[in-house]
Amino acid sequence: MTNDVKEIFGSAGAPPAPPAPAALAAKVRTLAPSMTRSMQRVAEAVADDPAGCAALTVTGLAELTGTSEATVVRTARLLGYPGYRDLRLALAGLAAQQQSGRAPAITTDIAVDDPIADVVAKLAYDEQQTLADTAAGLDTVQLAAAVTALAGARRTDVYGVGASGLVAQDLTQKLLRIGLMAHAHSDPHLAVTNAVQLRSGDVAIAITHSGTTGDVIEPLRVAFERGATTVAVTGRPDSPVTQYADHVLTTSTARESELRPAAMSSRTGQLLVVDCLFVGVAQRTYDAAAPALSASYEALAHRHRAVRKGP
Amino acid sequence: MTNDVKEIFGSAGAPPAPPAPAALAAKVRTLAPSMTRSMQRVAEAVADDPAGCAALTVTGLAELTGTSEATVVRTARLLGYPGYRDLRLALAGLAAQQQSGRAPAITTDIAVDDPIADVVAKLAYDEQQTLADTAAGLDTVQLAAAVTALAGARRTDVYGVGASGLVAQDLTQKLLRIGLMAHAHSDPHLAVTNAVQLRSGDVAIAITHSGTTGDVIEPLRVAFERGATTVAVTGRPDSPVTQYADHVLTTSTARESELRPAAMSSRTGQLLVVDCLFVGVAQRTYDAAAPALSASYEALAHRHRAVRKGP
DNA sequence: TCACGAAATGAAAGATATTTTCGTCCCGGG
DNA sequence: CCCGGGACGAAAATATCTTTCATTTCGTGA
Repeated sequence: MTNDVKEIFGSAGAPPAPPAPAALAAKVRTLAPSMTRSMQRVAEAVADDPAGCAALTVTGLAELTGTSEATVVRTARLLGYPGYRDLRLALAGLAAQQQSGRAPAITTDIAVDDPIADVVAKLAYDEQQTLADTAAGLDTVQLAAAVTALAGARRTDVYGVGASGLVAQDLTQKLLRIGLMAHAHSDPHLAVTNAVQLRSGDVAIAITHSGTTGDVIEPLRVAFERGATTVAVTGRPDSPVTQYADHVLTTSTARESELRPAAMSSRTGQLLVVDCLFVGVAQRTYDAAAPALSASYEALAHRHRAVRKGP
Repeated sequence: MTNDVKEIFGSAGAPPAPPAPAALAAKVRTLAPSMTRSMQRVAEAVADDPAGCAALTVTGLAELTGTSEATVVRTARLLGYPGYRDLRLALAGLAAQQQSGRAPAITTDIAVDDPIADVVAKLAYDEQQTLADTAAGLDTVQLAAAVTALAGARRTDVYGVGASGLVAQDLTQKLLRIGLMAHAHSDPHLAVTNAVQLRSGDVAIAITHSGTTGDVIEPLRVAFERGATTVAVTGRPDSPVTQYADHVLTTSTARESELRPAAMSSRTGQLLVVDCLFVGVAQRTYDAAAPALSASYEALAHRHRAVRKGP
């Protein structure tokens, strides 16, 4: 038996029976009857806990099952592998698959007593979801229009308070780096005061997740009435802010809860929109943007120390 | 089981590097810059074709990459494994995951003439990737330690300049909302001036993707020497900033290019880490944090108009 | 440009792990 | 009671991995 299998493998190269990828448990069941007692013990241990066995050497597994190295190797052969080394590799693969298969089950909310590893997984999953949703729901026509307006703007004002204020600043930083005149306002009074200066050809962008933040709506309204092109980045396309927006860019809203306030997931979507705006504008104004980007990079170089390579 | 091993590693006082399950590609990217040429060749081969490399012995991989066995082992060590044997095992696992996961790699870069819809898709995909990599590569032991320090801190200072400055502010905003004393510094002089005030029991957090930003390292160093608990959030775990960090939280680095500067992808990972810190602290101090969160929400209510439902 | 020292690298020795060999032991039948 | 056949494990043989150390390479400063 064993010899036959071996010879087939040897002569034909290996194509006839590629070693089991994930069907190992089945194989164990199938072959168990034709195994000797000690080999059954080994096979059982392997099928029972692939991950654990993958961490063991031949000697380790032999001891665990109360058998000898030779028996372990024989079992590996019977299961269709050239030797224990390869069985072990397959085992590691199997373990990884099982591991990853369980992953998507983390759709539950974050609880107060969740271990930190779960918190990381859940937050990452949620933010990924937010990105996917936002990307899927983004109106590319509106986006393109906003990009066009930005690329040709004499001046751009961005309004945002609280968490959205940081997004506004992020957009501003980026636009400045490619040579556009942009300014972020988080002070509502100054925002309005400045909005009065805007006129046709300028751009005003309001960032608010709820779409109801008065401190942000007000300057946008002023800009709108002054004839500037206005853009709203909001999670609520039917909210008040859109009244004064020529272009509305919608961000997705993930579930929120006590431990996961709005600021967290909305910010992720907003930043994606901001990045899209930036890249879009950089594309349109590439000839000017590319050198500007390099220049700003080099200007900062001396602020960084050389990285030490060694330990 | 892999988890068991990992946890044992973590709790047993082997903090440096718990083996990576699937975060290998991320780890390669993170560590590649600090590798020597030959080691980079090995790492690249490994990241490029996990399945193929898993089938090779040390000697085989050495020949394939035109290096020596010693170099291969060194690379395995750098990636966080005890030796090549274990790297190989992880590789087999990774290969199995990829196989089952059918990873649809839209690895193309953003081009100047990409239509806007492609830009959105690529950016979203990239940021999702960054999130996944960062989550996978985050050392939960370090994270838990940082959370503990934050939860019990008398005062917390956060340093960050440029794009990281916004992340620092984001963290600060969040911590303030649950009643912690936190302050973000983007002015290097003031940061150092304030760092001098720190003492044991306080926490200082430096956020820098490159890990080489002097303006951020300096205040962290001062805080470190004053006896404060120091945390570094960086994409380069071997960079200078980690010299003065009690706890290092590593963010993943996605590919970057002309139209996609470092600030964009690094920020995504940094924000995930910040969110994890926040939720972790909120969990620990739940009794105080929950009412504080509600209170801050209600205090803002009058700043929002009612949402109009109709057209 | 050259010399110097530190880091990188590979050849080979040394240590482990795996595979093979071979003899013992156990079991059922004559 | 003795014998044949296979299961089984100890230990030798081999393959693989790890460490050591001398050599080479590279960057640095004079």
